[in-house]
Amino acid sequence: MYSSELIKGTLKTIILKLLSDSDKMYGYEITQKVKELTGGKIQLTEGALYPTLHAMEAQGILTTDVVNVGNRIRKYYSVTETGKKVAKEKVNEYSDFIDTMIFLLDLKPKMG
Amino acid sequence: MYSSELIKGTLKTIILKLLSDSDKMYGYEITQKVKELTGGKIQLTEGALYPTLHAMEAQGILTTDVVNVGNRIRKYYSVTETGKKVAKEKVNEYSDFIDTMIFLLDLKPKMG
DNA sequence: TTTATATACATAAGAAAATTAGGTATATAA
DNA sequence: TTATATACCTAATTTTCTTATGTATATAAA
Repeated sequence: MYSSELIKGTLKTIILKLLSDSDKMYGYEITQKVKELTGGKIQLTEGALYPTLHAMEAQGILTTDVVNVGNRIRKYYSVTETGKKVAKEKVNEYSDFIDTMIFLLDLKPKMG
Repeated sequence: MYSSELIKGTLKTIILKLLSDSDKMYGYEITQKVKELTGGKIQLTEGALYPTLHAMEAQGILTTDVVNVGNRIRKYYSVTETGKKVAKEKVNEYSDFIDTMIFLLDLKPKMG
């Protein structure tokens, strides 16, 4: 787990990246996917995630599709056409930002 | 200039890296150095910088040396022994975090 | 069987960290 | 003399997050 301040400002970008790569995902699924992909190093909190998803829906970046699974609700989110542009912009901007930080902090990123 | 949310949480790490590499720097000098090194892409605001420097001094991470330059004050900051450890930890943690984000967002960092 | 854990949503109070705006003051270039 | 640069600072507000709490079902363990 990283100190909480590091993760600040990355939530929207992470959401948009995951939702851009999959057709649709629901909130809880996003938290589990991020936890899995990062080996538990990034764990999104629901208190941050849900309000952000609601805000992004209100902004027209995401749309929702509520489904009943047994007796429980599941709220699927997917990226709108507008959202796809925003997603590309956000990821590109973050990529550029990382390059800048690598240079500024003189880091050696390991290649995949 | 990056959208303001991206820079959140990186301020202390940037300060500690710059001060670790130079003997001492004053606040305004830090803002100019970051601006120069990032081609204007990151511009620290004084409202964020000065309170952070004060807090880091109060925590024993930094020490100050006030100097008169003409009729103006200049407050030099330098990293304490404790601060050097914190600096290494912060930079290493951020480096690890960047690797995680590169994987999560499937980015291709350009090598220097 | 009842208790803990996982799934799945949500909001609200408070803290943390920044922005924006304002203040003081000197030096210098237009 | 006016704008810009240097150089410090704080305060109000905003943004973004954490922590806590709430509702409710499903399932595995004790």
